[in-house]
Amino acid sequence: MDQLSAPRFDLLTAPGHLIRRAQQQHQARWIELVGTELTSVQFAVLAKLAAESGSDQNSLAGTLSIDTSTLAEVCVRLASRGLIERKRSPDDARRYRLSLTPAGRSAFEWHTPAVDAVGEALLAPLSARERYTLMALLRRVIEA
Amino acid sequence: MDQLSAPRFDLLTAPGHLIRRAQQQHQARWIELVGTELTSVQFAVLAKLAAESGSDQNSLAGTLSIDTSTLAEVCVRLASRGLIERKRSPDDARRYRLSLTPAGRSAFEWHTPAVDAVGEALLAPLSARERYTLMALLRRVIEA
DNA sequence: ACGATACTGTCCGTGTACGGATCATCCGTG
DNA sequence: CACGGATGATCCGTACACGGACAGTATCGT
Repeated sequence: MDQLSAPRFDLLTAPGHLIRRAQQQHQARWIELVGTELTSVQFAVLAKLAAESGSDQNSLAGTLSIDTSTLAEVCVRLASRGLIERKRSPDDARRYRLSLTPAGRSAFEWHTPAVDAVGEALLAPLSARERYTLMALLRRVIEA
Repeated sequence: MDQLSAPRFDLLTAPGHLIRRAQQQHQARWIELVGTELTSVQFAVLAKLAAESGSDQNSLAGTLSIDTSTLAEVCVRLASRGLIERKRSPDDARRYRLSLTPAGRSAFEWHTPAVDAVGEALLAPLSARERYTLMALLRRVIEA
């Protein structure tokens, strides 16, 4: 008889678990430094529209890697709070042209320093070199 | 005039975004290799109960780093599918004692190889040394 | 001009995630 | 014993996440 029959599973070696935990850390820092007025996903939408106005939901979902269903909900919430505007494109009646309202732009600009601070705080335990390494490794995992 | 007035935000340097993307990758691999019968969170619960039967929801939530509200829902689903059993503890009528049913144990054992394969697939772009580095860095970020 | 095809956004169902309020139960102290 | 505080679990509201089905619109080939 041996004891190999019962599979074991160690969470500390499971990449999925570590990634989930890291996201929890990130969210905790976000709440602490940015607050609950904007979520990180909502901020990402505002940031993208600040850089490039007039995208439609599909291409925005693509560049932000957010599911189109999910992005639709996010956009509805942002629009209902007056942070973005959704107008049907004159060229293509299926598309929405998304743009920041002035309130949306100022929300984006106002929160940007705190968002940068979230990244700082999250990576605070690491040296500059280690931070770079972590980001580079994550990027390689993602692009597979 | 200068152009510093408009804040920019680069998603590729935002840790939160990279972590979110990594989790998406993980989930995609999970669906591909494990399927939709069990989610990664559900598997984690089964794995923990396989190693240590009789925990209550609170301590389980602690060791798995899952919110107690969330874990309650997960446990209800697992129980309704007959994979775990929830009995009130005789010592303390507030507690549930959680344990695997035979179906739960075999589900755990059956899926374990695929779950290992998910970790493999996710880290496939990295060398063994890089994998170790990534996990170690993530662990340090989490434990802060 | 018209039909097959592709595309945009919505809706539905399920699951994870978390804070806050609530209820029942337990426990330590007076 | 009684009471106040701690604890286990639930419930509610909100938000992200994703697949599949759907309706409306555009486009391309014939």
